[in-house]
Amino acid sequence: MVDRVRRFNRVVTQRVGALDDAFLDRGRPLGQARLLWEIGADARELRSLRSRLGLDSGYLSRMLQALRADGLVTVEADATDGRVRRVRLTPAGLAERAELDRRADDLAAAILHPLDDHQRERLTAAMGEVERLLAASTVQIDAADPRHPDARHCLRAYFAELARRFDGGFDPARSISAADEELTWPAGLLLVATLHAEPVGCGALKLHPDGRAEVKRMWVSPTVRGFGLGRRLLAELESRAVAGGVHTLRLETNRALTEAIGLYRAAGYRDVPAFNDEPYADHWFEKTLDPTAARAGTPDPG
Amino acid sequence: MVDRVRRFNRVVTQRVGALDDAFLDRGRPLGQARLLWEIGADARELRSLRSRLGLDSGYLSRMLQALRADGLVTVEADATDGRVRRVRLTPAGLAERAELDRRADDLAAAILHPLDDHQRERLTAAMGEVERLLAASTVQIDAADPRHPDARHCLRAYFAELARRFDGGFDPARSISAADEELTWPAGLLLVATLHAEPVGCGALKLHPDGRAEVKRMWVSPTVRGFGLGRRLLAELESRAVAGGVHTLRLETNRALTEAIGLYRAAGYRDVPAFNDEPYADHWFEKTLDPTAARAGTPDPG
DNA sequence: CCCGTTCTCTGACTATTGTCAGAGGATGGA
DNA sequence: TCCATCCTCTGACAATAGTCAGAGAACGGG
Repeated sequence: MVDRVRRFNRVVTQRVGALDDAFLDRGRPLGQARLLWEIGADARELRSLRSRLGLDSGYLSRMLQALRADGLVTVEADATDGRVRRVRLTPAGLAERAELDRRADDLAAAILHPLDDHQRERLTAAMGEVERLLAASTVQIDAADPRHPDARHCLRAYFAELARRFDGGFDPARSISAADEELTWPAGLLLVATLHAEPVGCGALKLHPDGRAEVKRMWVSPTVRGFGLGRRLLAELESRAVAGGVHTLRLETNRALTEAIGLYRAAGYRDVPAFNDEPYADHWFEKTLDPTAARAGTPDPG
Repeated sequence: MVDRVRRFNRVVTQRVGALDDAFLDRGRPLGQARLLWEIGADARELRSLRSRLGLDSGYLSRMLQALRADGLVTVEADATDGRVRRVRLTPAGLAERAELDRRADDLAAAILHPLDDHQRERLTAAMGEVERLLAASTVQIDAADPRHPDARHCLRAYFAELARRFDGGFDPARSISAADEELTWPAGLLLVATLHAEPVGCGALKLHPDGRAEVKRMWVSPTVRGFGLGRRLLAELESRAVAGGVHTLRLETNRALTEAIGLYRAAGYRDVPAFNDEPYADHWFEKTLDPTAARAGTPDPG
């Protein structure tokens, strides 16, 4: 399988690398062309460009100077924070970007052209599959402070989804608590999944002194549904629980969350009688953890 | 579909580009690392490296100097042609290459790791499909002089395959001629298909003054079977024939060449009575060309 | 054995890419 | 109001990447 991946890498980089040549044909350094491309139609903060393209701040500054000298961009201070600067394409810059866009289209069309209809369909279908699964494998899971903006975003989205899906809505105040302190080690744990630095899912543990722990706050963004992220989050929670000395995991859930219920059953959780009085719960689950299943975890996918 | 291809390009380059970083971690410029990698286990001619990596001759020379200074390669003159120089990895160079190899493996493994078994299988299958179809779309078809080495290679392979597959072998001298002059414009035409500058297929036309032409020398290398190359070669021959004023194409073939027979039938050729006395032929085909089907051809796939 | 060609190497460049330290304005909280 | 921090820009570099012309050895056909 590794060989398959590596052969794929070789073939694809070669073919896709042609895009660089197409960009270079415009007589501009590749770095500048990519920057122009990345700015896009709307004004963009320099710091976001820097992190996206991984550029040194001095380097970016000078490249923008060059683009500005060519009349392709303007740079002005942000309205609300004078330290932040924003870059925007001029009409000439937009035209240039449209030209780069056209070239990228041409390249894609040239790849499809020699193939017949059936081959084109198979190719684009396979590309979609690769793209999707590569994205799935790029999702990173890390422990996070519940007060971190990414964590906050996930928890807000989680509550919003419950409110939308439960009959009669959802009021966090009526539900059993899982406050910030309860999700902070060693009382508990919050995992946040990110894709390209965007939060796309979370899951939490609330540890009890008797060697039991509760799974809480399991949420997966609709943008990554089908990536198997729920399964990964749960597995990661379990291995971290084992590492923390937990022998039994428990959780409760609402009947509206059908895919979650399926996930828990598939992961070996068994239905048990209600072990708490959570008003929003319809199902209670429990799983005895294998203490030898140490934390194989999710290493940095590179 | 074009959008699909472009989104694929974006996702994949990002993920696969990580290989460069892994290579750079060895403290060597990327160009040198790639060169080291490309040399491989056996001695390699400099000119082949140059064309493969698209390098300037001076640039290559200097990079090899640097690698030689590090004790990773040796360069010596070719035994038979003193102008040609060959580079070979030293034991230290082989070790370094093995390390790069290991890093590439790690990267591939890191891509697979976060996925479950089912996802891994789907990913590698889709990668295989993409790789295969991208290769198919990379095959280039051009008119060639029958005396060109690539053309010679194809014709030799064609005869060898006939000799192998026909009951009782094949002797070109007994067959109806299609000499070099007969396959040179305006008497005729030879198309050669290449993949990464390697000849992988051919097809020819022999024009007759009555507006008829014969299809000859249709051959596709086993390495690219299933790429739809036969179909492409035939279509290209047809459009060039139309451009040359031909209204009817004819061809004869042997019953052993079942896939060719299927190709002709699928392309609209109909069985006709024998129109010549080719001793190796079992089937004779004919197709009336649509004079409005001008040469849409195969543009440079980039 | 001559001569045009092929192949590589060297010298002499230029351009791009990238890094680092520090200046200086703007912000937000103590 | 002060100070640490954030963000960007400038200066000063350094290394990599890439180009071009021409020298010089080796070859191959007439």
